Amino acid sequence: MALEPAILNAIASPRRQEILRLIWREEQTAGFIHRAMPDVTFGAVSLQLKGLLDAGLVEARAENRNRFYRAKREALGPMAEMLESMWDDALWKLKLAAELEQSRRGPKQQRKKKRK
Amino acid sequence: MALEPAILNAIASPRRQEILRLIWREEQTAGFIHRAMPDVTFGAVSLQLKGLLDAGLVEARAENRNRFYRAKREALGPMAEMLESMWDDALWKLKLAAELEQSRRGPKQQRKKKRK
DNA sequence: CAAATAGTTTAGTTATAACTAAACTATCTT
DNA sequence: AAGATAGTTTAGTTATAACTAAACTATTTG
Repeated sequence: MALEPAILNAIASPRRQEILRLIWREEQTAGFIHRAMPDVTFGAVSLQLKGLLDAGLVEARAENRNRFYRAKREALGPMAEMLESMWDDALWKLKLAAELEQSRRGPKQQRKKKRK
Repeated sequence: MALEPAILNAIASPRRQEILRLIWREEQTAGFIHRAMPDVTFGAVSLQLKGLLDAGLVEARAENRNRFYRAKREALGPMAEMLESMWDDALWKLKLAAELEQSRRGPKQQRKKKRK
């Protein structure tokens, strides 16, 4: 189980990271994944999914017209933990940013009045 | 110690991986690194070193006209082990290839005589 | 079976990363 | 100080990755 360079490359892309995050703990359809990233076309998402599939990082299952994808966490070895910690950290950053935003509005520290 | 996405990106590049490998356990000069990759210019190497430096993955030290670089293994967290295992695996592959090559020449297993 | 839905694939475009050539900085040698 | 050595930086080029638009496959629904 050799941890190919291809894997590193595959998870270095923010787009593919986002996809992996979406299908990390539960399978999702290609359409769901696409709707979660409205800034790109369905085709673009499909191509990235194919990339992840080729790298062996996701599994696909067809059901009716849908294709369900899910992350193969076990294939990522130590990378799995790393990605999770990255996502956790992103959350933390977001929260921090929100708090900063809050304190900017609220009266926590009086701002010097603008003098004309 | 947040394991930024930038780190992933930095070590996904084969060129930068090769550089890290060269300065993994001992510092080396920029020139040494360049001579080890004769297919690119010194400038290209210097730019990659700068990239690694900006990502915080290497340290630099100036001495006279030389600049010594070394990998900051501790900054890579779990990635460090991963890279090492990748390199080990590459070695293993190389050795295997060499053995195969050897057995193709040597008399390990008698080849059927070519009949004219 | 025609139209709709879900997705993939292809061919061409655009954005990004890597690289080159050459100018540049700094240190050392003569 | 002139030349050589070690390296960096800049501006422009080239290679690669990501994306789009549109054609395509397959399944479902009326």
